Amino acid sequence: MPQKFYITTAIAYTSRKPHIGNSYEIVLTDAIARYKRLQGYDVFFLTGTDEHGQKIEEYAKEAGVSPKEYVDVVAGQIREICDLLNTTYDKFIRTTDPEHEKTVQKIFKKLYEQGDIYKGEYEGLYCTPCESFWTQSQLKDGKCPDCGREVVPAKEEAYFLRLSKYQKQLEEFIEQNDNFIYPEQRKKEMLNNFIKPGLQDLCVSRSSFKWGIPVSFDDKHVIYVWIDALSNYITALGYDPDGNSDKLYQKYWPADVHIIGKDIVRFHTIYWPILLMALGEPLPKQVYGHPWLLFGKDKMSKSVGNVIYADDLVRRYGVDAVRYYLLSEMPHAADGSITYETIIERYNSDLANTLGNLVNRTIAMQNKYFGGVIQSPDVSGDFDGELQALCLQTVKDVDTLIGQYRVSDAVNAVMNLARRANKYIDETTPWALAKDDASLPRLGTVLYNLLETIRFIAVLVSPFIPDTAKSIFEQLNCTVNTYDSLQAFGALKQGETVGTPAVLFARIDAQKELESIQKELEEKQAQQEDNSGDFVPFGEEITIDDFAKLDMRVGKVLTCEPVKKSKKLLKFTLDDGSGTPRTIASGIAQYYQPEELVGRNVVFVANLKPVKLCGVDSCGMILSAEGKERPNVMFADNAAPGDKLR
RNA sequence: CGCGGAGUGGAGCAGUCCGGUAGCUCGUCGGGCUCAUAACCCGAAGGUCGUAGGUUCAAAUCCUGCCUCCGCAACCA
Repeated sequence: MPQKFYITTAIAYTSRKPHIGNSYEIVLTDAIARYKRLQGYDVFFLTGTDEHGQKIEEYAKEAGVSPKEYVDVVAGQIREICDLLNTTYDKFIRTTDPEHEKTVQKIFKKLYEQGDIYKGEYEGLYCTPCESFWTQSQLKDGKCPDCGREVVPAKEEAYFLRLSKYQKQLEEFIEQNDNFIYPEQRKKEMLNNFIKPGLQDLCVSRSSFKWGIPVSFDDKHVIYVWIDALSNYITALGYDPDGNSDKLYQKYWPADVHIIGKDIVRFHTIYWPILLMALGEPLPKQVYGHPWLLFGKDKMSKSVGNVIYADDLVRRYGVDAVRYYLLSEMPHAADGSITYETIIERYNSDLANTLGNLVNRTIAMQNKYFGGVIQSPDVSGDFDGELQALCLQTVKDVDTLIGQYRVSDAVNAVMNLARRANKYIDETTPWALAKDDASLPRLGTVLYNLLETIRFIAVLVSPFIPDTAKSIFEQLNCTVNTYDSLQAFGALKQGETVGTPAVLFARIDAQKELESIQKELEEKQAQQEDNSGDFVPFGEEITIDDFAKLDMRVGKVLTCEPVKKSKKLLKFTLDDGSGTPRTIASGIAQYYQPEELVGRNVVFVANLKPVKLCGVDSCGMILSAEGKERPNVMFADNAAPGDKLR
């Protein structure tokens, strides 16, 4: 019986078409899944989409379609990208699948009945017209981020999951299972920031929007993202809280690893395990929080215009080149970076020069010197042993590295073998051996060693660049592609005839390519400008009376100092004309030195409700213009402290 | 003093646990070869291993202070 291996990605949120950074996860997971299958594991690989929530409800409204219609489109796009990237998921779950919805309702009900979920009150800031709760940090200028109107403290009935009850149990589990949270760094973050200070019970229902799975016994509420989305890992396998779980569930759960982005480590290592503990189910063995792929040094963002999509890259370079880039360039703990320059560089140096050319020159020589017929490796010589040993060593290294999710290092280990093989050609000089009939047997051996090394490489890269591996096997005219065949050097059959050489990766002219990309970008931008030229909304229209509510005044900065506990805050005392100094905190510490502000006149909002920020009582707000790079404080040095603006 | 990570030739990284005078990929320059996709192979230039001290026969590696960057948390009135 082969050992089972259950691996999952996070389910993708169906709000927008995903960019290449979002696609990294599925490729990484696919590489691991393929590798495990190659080794003979019985793998189940799950991916899918998270389709509920307020955001989607809003996007659908904007687009003038129903939420279901909206998510059908985006889920379709996401699935297309997964397929385009040649990923071999066994199931694609959608949180709108009826089976999933039914099970989630059952889970919720069970937890409610056993007392792990209870009805309580959610306290927050409520915007009545929008029917929405907001947290302090979501507010914009103290008001509803959606409509800009006042929010009021309010209470609402909601369901809560008792995290506190399981805190101790979770802490012990994490400490006893060293590899549960990986890499180590994330484990410390979770333990120190959340678990040890004490867990607050989690609000697991919402009544402020409708697009979600209804609570079966209380239809005012929908189940909030945590229980809905996280449960996908078990509902996909046919889990049933009443004890009639599907065979699939019994076979594959618990997951061997959840591959997720570092931003959602908290949900997967705190909420999810507790949910499972409450259900009495085993916990996943490992959660790997992978880093992000950045564009150069910046986060990819549509508004900045630096978004790269998988389909554009695949169109230009092919699936395997894109997969190769993602897998080889991403470090296992720190964020990775993508630029067109580095893609082209990697493509040319690794795929075209090192790997492609090695295969090409070897197959060409086999054809040229022996009519393609593979000779028997009878005449060993210098350098053979070293090459063969490296083949076997690389198999071991790759296994160790994949086990630690150091996929880029694993990819590089294989590439190293290709480099060694290229060197072997120069060391053995086949073209010189070909000149003398007496050395033909040696030549046959040299080429055999090369072909066999290439076979090793093809098997080892097959999880990463499967189409390329296939193409290499075709050129070798060889079908021995099992992991077992890498136990010893020499599985390649002699007497068979290799195929004709074909170029695996054509070299890219970097300069021309970059010019072409630049041109395409400019065309796209021009198009966008055409489309967006009509009307830019500047926010809600207000009356003069609304404006009069704002009391904006000039204040002279008396003192200014950084707030110790904060990176962003500066604490000001202002002469506001009243005779009593006023304290205001402002989040501009990264952009201004206190010295350059003292003595200057600034503009501030004088009638804003005071609030405590990192221990500072802040009475007002200093105005700045929100520039692209940094905020610019509005100075008013020609006015006097206390002057009112209008 | 919130928790944690990192600073190594032009770029990206390894080496740090278990001290012994730096290694890989890319780039630059020179050479070699001709089987091959102007590719491949060899060689060279280029680093006071963030900084200041300390321990030691010996420190990138151990200890202490400081500086800078990053992640998480908090927070941007």
